[in-house]
Amino acid sequence: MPELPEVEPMVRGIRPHCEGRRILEIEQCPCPRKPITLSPDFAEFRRRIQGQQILNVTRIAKRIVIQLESTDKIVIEPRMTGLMLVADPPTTTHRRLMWMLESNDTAIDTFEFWDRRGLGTVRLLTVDDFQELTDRLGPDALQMTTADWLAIKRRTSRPVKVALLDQNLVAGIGNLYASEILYRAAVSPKRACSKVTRSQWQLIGEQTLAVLNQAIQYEGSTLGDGTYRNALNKDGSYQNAHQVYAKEGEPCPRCKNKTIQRIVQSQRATFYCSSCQK
DNA sequence: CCCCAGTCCTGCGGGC
DNA sequence: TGCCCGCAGGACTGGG
Repeated sequence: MPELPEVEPMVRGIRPHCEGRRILEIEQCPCPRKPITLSPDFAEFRRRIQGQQILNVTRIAKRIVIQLESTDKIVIEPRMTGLMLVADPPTTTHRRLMWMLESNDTAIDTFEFWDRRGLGTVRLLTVDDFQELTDRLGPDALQMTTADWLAIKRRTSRPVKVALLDQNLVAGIGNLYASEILYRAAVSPKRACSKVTRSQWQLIGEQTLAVLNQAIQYEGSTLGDGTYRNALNKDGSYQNAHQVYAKEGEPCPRCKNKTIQRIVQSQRATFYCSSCQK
């Protein structure tokens, strides 16, 4: 489930093979059923990227951004099961798009977008389209200031866990890391944002940085289903550091008073300790 | 404006 | 052993 800590290693993994190089060709791979969302359509997409030099590869929230010299940007959203790979994919049947680059002695000549479930999207955005996207997103989770967190407190009274998933408020956190961050900040996921105290927001801010940065260092979380892998098709290892996610029934590692509970908020699973998260 | 339920999609695992 | 169904959660949409 690529969230910010999974997308960042994807970016770092393909970057050295892409930056400064020219796109020779792109191929749409035959898909199991429905192709992924691609816009504009393949013919125009191909026409507008072919021959373009890649200036840089960056991340915005949970998306990969490939900057072309034309000023267009390829924006890739892996969503649930999408991967950016420079190595052989887990299966060839779920290949979606392959880019061919001009040859170079030190780097790999192709990279691909692989997506088992096909919920991912690949879009070519103009400067204006991209601006529209950034306007819609809240500040990046790694760039949040105290003022940004307190703005959430003022803006909504939804449960804090639900708010952490709202990309308009803070961009990059998904379901897994929301539970982990609130556990480490010792804040109840059910607490209304308006009732989260200033010092609790401070802790949420600190733990957001701590959890996401450490998860990036560990190259993200690969769960039992093996969904996420880095650009070399290797598992991440932050799952070994999870405190609560998918640990229902296990004793709380901090207070040991209660076991980790699983509840559903806004149709998403939340894991927490009802004893030490206030 | 704010918020929630429903939607897309595939592979896996539990229950029978 | 095989089948069915529910579940996993990214982001968006429609409607209350």
